[in-house]
Amino acid sequence: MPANSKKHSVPSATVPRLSQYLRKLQEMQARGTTTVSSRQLAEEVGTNPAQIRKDLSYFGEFGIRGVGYEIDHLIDELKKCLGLDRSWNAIIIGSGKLGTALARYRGFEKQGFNLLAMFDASKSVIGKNRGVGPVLPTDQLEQFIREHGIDIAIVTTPAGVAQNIIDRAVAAGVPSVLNFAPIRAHVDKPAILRQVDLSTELMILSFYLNS
Amino acid sequence: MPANSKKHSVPSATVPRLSQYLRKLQEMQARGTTTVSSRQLAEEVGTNPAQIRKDLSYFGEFGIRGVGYEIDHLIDELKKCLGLDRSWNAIIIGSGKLGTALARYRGFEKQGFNLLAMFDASKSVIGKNRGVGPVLPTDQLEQFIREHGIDIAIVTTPAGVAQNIIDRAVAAGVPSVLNFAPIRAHVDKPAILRQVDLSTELMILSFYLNS
DNA sequence: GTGTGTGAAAGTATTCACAGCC
DNA sequence: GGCTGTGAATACTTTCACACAC
Repeated sequence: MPANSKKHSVPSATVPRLSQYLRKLQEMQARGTTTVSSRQLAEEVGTNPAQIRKDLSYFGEFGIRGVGYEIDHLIDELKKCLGLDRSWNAIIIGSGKLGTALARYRGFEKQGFNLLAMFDASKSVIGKNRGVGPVLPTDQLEQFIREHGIDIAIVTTPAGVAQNIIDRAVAAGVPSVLNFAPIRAHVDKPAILRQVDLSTELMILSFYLNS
Repeated sequence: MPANSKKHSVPSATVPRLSQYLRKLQEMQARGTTTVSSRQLAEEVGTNPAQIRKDLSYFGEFGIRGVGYEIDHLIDELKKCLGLDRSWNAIIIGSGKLGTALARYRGFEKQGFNLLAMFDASKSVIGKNRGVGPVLPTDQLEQFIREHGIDIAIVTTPAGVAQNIIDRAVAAGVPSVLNFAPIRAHVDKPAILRQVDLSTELMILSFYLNS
């Protein structure tokens, strides 16, 4: 069976785990390890060996019975599973503290994410270097998206303008949005949205602290 | 049956949804709405009415049959469910761009989270105002935690020192950690850990973009 | 009539346990 | 012997559908 052939039925809970496996494997690779068993990897990431084998089984057979997984090979396969065997074009909209902090994160390029530009509405930061070439004015958002084929818009604007900016980005053809602004945003159907939300995270901690 | 009495068996998937319900209800309250049905709320947050009723049923009976929910009352009950009927003491460790961005977020206090201090290892920022009173040196971390009864440590340090800082905070008695540093951290058993991870979020988007 | 609260059913996800291969 | 890959079993979550209260 060809690897990567069953993507239609991958449980959504599997996807974030794959990224953890990948990260841990890259760490092990950097330490010079060449082989790993599902048991060892499970211990490292804090899960059950069967979980790892099941997760991988949705994509193919990557191990050797009686031996385990060859790390270099498994990393390659996981990258294919996650769509990291190609590169993706991203922009950050909102060049405040948060946007700048994200732009400075070294690890974008390492996994094949090209941060092409930052956008900001405030005249005073236009043209300034915030870690990824000059900051562009928001008026140029649609044109830039269309000209560069942007895959991911990372939104770090103030709450008040976030939904409007997201609508504009999606209308201009951006197929996925990662929203850090403190609102519950929504996008129309074919687009993909993920939210990172400090307030929700704090409330979850509060719940479990209170139990 | 007393509200809030069944917390032992609340599905973990329910907890983040409660925080969304609460946010949406607060929005509606601000708009002057006084009553809402599970159907209306479900439409607003993009879920199923039965889901909302089931989620609430883990905590008690908050609605009126044939009518719906009285918004003021439901907000109060949800706050109790989430442990937001009291206040929590938080600190931010790491006063870089990200830490400062989080500190400036107005919405901490609004939900009962008191941000008591920021910590940083770098001498150059000690004492500077980053939005929450002066930044303190990391040497004072343990003493401050013990003296002020810190409930939540928000970690925005560089990757290299994050695990060590988390270990120190937990050892000093912090029962919960929200980690923004780009590593997969771990904490010893009774402590609670949540991770916010740009790299994982990007990989999840990559996976679905690729499908 | 309307809409909640909740058992029961359907749908997902995780874990077990073992056949099969190294 | 050791470890993978996977059907079967278990556990968990969501959705349905209806008795009951307003």
